[in-house]
Amino acid sequence: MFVERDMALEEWLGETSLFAGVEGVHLRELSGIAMLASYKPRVNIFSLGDPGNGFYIVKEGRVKVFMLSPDGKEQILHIIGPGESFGEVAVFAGKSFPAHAVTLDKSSLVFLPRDDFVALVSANPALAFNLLAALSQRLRQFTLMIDALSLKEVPGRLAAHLLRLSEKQASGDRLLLELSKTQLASFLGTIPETLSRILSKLQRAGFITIKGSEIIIVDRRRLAELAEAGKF
Amino acid sequence: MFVERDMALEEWLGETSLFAGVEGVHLRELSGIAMLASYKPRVNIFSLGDPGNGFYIVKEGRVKVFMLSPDGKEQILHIIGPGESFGEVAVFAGKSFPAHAVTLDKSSLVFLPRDDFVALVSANPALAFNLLAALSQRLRQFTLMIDALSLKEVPGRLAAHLLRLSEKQASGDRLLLELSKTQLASFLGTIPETLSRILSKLQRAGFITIKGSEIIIVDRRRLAELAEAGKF
DNA sequence: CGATCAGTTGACAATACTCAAATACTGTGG
DNA sequence: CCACAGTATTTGAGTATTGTCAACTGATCG
Repeated sequence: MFVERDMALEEWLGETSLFAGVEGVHLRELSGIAMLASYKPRVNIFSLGDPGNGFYIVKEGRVKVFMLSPDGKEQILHIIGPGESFGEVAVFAGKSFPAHAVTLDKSSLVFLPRDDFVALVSANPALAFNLLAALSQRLRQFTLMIDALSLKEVPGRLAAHLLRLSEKQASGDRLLLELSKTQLASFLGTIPETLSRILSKLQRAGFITIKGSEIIIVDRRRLAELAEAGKF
Repeated sequence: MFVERDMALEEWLGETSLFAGVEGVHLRELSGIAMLASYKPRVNIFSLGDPGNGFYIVKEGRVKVFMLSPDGKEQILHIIGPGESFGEVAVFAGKSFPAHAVTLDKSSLVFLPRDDFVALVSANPALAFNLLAALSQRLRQFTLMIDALSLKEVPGRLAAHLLRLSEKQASGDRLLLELSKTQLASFLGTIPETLSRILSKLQRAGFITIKGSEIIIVDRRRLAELAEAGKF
């Protein structure tokens, strides 16, 4: 977890969704308070209840944010990729972290300490607006996620997820599950056995073709119907 | 839907969670752009996809915010009570409303038009901080909600809900379901039949006593265990 | 090359949903 | 204030989906 300071950081921050459109001066200030650190895969960043002394932006790698039920089962809330941030909630709500976070890959993360950051934002309404928009966006995603989770049946949730992935990756009908199937099961709020069965069922029914971690959408229209109706 | 202007509004806004701690001058400005309107019960406020030209604060009554699945089943996202706001996400994300909203009771709502409001906030970073904290708080609640929904079994979700209600109402072991049982079922992501059966099961098992819409918690410890473990 | 872990498959149990029908409530018009 | 219509709630019977437990395969990594 080696900490360094980096000149190119300034420029990179400006490409981040949180700080897109922020003026150069303020980017410089931001990079002045930022701390860059490297992490190995599967390393804990923070746990539920830890004091929120600042928040993070992913520079490289991926971070998993999740809740843990008492019997150890996890529900994944987000997978955070490069340019995305996590942990801001604790900073603004003035409370502790509401979830757990660990790296999935070898990663480098930018840390922004709470007090310094709050001081910066107080002086810059434009910065505040970026943040408001980003939080609103996230809230909107959660709305969709709650909606998806209440599609009670797993096939519907899976279909919706595959379509979102396909759109995001924009590589035609070919897509990559970006998680292990076990992790994906957790993300969809189910277990690996069930996911496995449903994937093969969708393949048998001619919706998709499975090649390991790569999926080919064969019948997009029926997949979309499934995602809409929520049941098979 | 009669619109009026109100002097006491200014003072009331300051007691709102969104604007707590805001200085008098700014409260005056806020009340200057605010529009107060009355609604009958079960009236539509906005629907998913409507343009977000502003947002609302509940002055009296309650508003239900929900998603609708294609076959007409609803998943309640929030019940908004006096002093709470809804619809801000559309304002800051610069997009349309991500859900539906209807009044549950006879209600009066304060409407804050987007453009005027954005202008005010731009001039006042302090105002922005209140908003950031409020949105963060909401995000935190959604985190908990997603966690609760993924406690797949209904008894666990119900137990957790009863305990939250009891805490919120702070009237010892006696609590009021603040929704019809049908609405509560939807909020918990299930159907009335299932809720009914589980309520009587909890009563038979000596966890609670049911008197119509009033519940008495008989064995708080076991109820808490149920909420923790998520299964009966 | 053995150990560990992800993924798959089968048998079974449990939970929750659907459909149907009976009963209790609510509000309204007369 | 009462009767009626329209809801809400409850209960029953059957079905479906998903979770649990267990065993097996295959890949990966020391």
